[in-house]
Amino acid sequence: MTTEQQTHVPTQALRIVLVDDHAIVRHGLRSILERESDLEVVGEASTAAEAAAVVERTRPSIVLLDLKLSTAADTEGLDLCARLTQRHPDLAVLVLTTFLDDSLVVEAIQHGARGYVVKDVDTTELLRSIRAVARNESAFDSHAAAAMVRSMRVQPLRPKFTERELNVLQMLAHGLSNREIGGELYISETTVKFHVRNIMRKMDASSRAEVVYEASKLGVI
Amino acid sequence: MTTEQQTHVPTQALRIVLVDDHAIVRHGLRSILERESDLEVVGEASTAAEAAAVVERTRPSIVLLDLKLSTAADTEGLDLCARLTQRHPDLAVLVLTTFLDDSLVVEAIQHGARGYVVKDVDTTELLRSIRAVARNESAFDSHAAAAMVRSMRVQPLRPKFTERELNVLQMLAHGLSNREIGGELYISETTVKFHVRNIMRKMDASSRAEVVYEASKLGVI
DNA sequence: ACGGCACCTGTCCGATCGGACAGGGGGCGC
DNA sequence: GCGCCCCCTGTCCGATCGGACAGGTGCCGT
Repeated sequence: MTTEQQTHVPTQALRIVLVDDHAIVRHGLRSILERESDLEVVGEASTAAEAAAVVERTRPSIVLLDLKLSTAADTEGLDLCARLTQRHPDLAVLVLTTFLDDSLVVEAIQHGARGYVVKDVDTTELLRSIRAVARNESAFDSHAAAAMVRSMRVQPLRPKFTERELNVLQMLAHGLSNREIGGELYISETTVKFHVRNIMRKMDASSRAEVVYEASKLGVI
Repeated sequence: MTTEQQTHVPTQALRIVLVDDHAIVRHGLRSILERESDLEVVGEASTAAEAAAVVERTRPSIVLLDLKLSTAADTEGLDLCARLTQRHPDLAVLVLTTFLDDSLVVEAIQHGARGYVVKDVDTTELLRSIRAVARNESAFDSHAAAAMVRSMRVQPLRPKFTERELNVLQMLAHGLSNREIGGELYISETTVKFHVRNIMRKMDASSRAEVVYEASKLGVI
């Protein structure tokens, strides 16, 4: 909104560290940011460990963080985010990631991120977001904001299953019949039906096929 | 293997067009490529339509293509790939995408791509791949190559469905019953069963739940 | 000791599904 | 025209599923 109010050069350039496992992306970001007189890229990192070290050394005011470090889980990026913001409460972490994942937006915030933008925002929007988080504000692009709203509302997400139900759900999701599941778990077909009915009730589904569909949405498969 | 044999400067710089919906990525690529004396970025595009026009105008020898254009399906990028390679048989399309999707590797090749690398390869590997496809060779990073091997073996991958079967498969995958599907498509329940049986036969599945499972693996959902 | 919970089992029944018949219609290539 | 394929429809039947009964066991916390 008031992006143009700071026409004066700030006391000092904003010191930025880039964390992304893609060298290409780091290059692109650097070339964009270094055109701005009030921004300065003081470090890069491609892994969580490296990032922690670089931040420790360069003491930036902003970290641009891609949560999808390595091919592994998002946990690594989220953990890094939490560690950085705990050790440096003034540090502004702006998550800059490729795809929009509703649950990831929420988790990022819970882990201390101050903003979340996807990489296909245009350049000016990115710069605006950077300056916003530097001012202790928050920054979300429209998609991420929408994801937040979605995540806020609905949630009885993943309605708590018992141990046994999770077993059954797994096999159910793989297309096994009640009889087959019973064979695998050494329980009677009747018992399987008992669990399946409870799963369907909790998922508000009305057929095993729908259960498989919901399971695939929830990433159970 | 023989990457160093062309120490002489080629007759002319390789003309390259970048196609990626992320401005950041285009920037990064451009800054990397323009450091090389034998490479020249002659155009950029962020959409399929734009890409077709830019290629028509600039006549590059290489297109670096991100298949995931927009948030939509991969179809757009694949279609573009097919169109480009059909109209310009000498054009080398190198797919440069973020994530590795086994089936996408195969489809990219079937749609005329000459190489497939994921964005987290290092810079030298990317340059090597670009020069390889320019020489009419192929280029796959190790992950993509592994994906190809995987895809080669087992596969009667995605066994060719008819139009109608794809409709039914969609709804099947969302957990609808035969009756409901019939209602949606304005056909009788019997006909739905006819299609469902054909789908199950083609997928080698023995229940609709298994179909949903397979569909989720194939990314139909 | 008692209630609560997760887990297990059975019977009975109507609805749905999976599969095998046996057809008819339209489009397309040879 | 003829064959081929896709699409549509019906009937009949056994298997499975979805759901409603009515139970029994063992663990845990109060």
